[in-house]
Amino acid sequence: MQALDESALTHVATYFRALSEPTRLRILNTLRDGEKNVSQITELTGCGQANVSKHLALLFEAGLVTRSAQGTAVFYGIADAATFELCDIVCGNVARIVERQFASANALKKQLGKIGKA
Amino acid sequence: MQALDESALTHVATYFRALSEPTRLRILNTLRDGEKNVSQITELTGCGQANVSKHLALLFEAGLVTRSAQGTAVFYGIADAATFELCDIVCGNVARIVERQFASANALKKQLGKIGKA
DNA sequence: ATACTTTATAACCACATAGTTATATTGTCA
DNA sequence: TGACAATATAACTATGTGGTTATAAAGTAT
Repeated sequence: MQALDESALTHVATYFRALSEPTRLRILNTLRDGEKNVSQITELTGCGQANVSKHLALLFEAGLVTRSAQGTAVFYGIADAATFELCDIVCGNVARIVERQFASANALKKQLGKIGKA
Repeated sequence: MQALDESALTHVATYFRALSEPTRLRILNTLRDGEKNVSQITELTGCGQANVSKHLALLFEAGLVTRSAQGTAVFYGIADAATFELCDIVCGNVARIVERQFASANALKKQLGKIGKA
């Protein structure tokens, strides 16, 4: 992110946006072990078919998944292995954040406890 | 992202969401070379002060920035160096995606050219 | 051709959110 | 204390979007 011009900035934001929905993360998760068609993804996620199609269209637009038709079925797959590498880093970051927030919540609790006794 | 339970999933989504706005990326970018207060960030980004405060509040909630008051000023800083590591990876991914989309756009153009001649 | 399957899309609703304006809050200094 | 500076927040508007339902489009099989 060194000296990002406006165009690159919106591209990066769009990329992050694609990953900012639980449902889309669930969908991507189902593709970890290979391509799947819409029916399979719908089945695995438990979401509505129309909803899944919309999310897949967005992920495809953002360049995160590949698309290939076979008969009436359409198979989607992870476009870039780096996607999961990214998610793993985020998991690490999130873990640290949650830990930090947990610690400060405890500190606050301790403070409130003192006040309560005073 | 291996076997993410629902709670972790929403946390990860929230983290990505925080990075999914160009304005917030601009704000984070101004913090690359150290902490800054709201006035400085407002000045550097050219955004309205209220808007900057709102975005900073969101980034703080998400655990991406630190906050420390000094007098009436409030200084914000990057909470985790991994944030930029992440952005750099995304920049790489985005570059590949744009390149791929550029290539397929060219291929399409070529096809259309052929049809045009036919 | 007809019925069926699979996927995409349009229409809609409810809700979230980016940005602005005005104002409240808090600390500093004369 | 009173004026001033820095930040946060409430109110509001406009826009985007997640989810659903219904339907269109395209391929397959009888």
